[in-house]
Amino acid sequence: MTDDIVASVVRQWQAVNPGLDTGPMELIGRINRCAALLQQAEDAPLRAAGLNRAEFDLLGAMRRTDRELTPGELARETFSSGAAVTKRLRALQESGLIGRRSDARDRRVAHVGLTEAGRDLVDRLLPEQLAYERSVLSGLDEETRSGLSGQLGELLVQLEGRLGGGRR
Amino acid sequence: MTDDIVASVVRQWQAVNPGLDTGPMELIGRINRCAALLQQAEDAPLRAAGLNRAEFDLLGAMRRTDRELTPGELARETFSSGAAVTKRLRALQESGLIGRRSDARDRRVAHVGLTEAGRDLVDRLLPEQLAYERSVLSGLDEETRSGLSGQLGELLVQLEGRLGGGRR
DNA sequence: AACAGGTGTTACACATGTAAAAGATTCTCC
DNA sequence: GGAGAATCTTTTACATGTGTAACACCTGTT
Repeated sequence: MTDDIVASVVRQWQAVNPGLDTGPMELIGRINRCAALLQQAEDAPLRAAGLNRAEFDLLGAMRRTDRELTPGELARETFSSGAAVTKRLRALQESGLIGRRSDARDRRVAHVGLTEAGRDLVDRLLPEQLAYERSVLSGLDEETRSGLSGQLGELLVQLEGRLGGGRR
Repeated sequence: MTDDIVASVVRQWQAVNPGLDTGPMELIGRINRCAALLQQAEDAPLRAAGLNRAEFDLLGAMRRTDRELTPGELARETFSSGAAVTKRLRALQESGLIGRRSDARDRRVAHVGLTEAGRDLVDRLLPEQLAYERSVLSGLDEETRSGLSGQLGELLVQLEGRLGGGRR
């Protein structure tokens, strides 16, 4: 059984500062490091389609809600700033993946929706992406995977409550 | 028991695309979302000291290895690019937290080390930071925390092997 | 009619990574 | 032994993506 990076960092701290309670570091450090490694790896099929993860998240939000969304809703849905959404929407529109329509009643708001090409792209890409992710996670047995999912869900509920990551 | 965000996203996908195997999404999505929420929150004590997480990681690497490091070693240690390290080192040097010394034998390399002020800052900040992180995680019972740490360690070993996150 | 508030976009600052550059060392082959 | 090539370490230049804050525009209210 070999050590992971966080374990060896923790050992270094213990050597230099014995008695330090490194518990939080072991959990948070591992979450951050896993996220960094996954993000570096997981975008391979997306990149092949000329998208990055943030753009795909936008397309995915439109596909899974199955209706037109406003830029503001998309920002909340993807946890990013309005400005970032504006910029990404422009790129996606230039690629012909989304279209926009302005609201008849309230001319401040815009409604953004997938074009047929955008919808087809998501439907083609998502299974590829999931298959790729499955292969990245294949080193873990099913029990560990579902255990992790469940416990991370628990943590996520706590964090959402505590840190106001609220939705809507 | 309430749902987390990922669970509700998965439910949306299932409604629109029944039979999709969303397993990888449930795990990776939660890891990413936890990391995002934690990073947003976890830097509070650091910010009070005028540092960001990346700069603190640099200082921490020097403190825990307890010796002078070269910029290249620091880049590998903190998993960031050499250019980013150069820029951060300049800022930290201007703050008087680190000092540099050029190698006697090989004039290409520089040796960077903590000043007394830098060392004191880390020793003061790290316990604060860990206490803060402990409070952020306090919603989880000890069993869940250690379970998560262990399983994430397992995942991390897999990812490091698979994705070449090798060290040294 | 003025105003308070909401929505989307633009301007700017900032952090990061990739790639090129600059400086220094080591190797190779004559 | 030495000149040039290859390599290594760090820094600089540039492109990119993001968030904050200011802005323009619109609505509904008083």
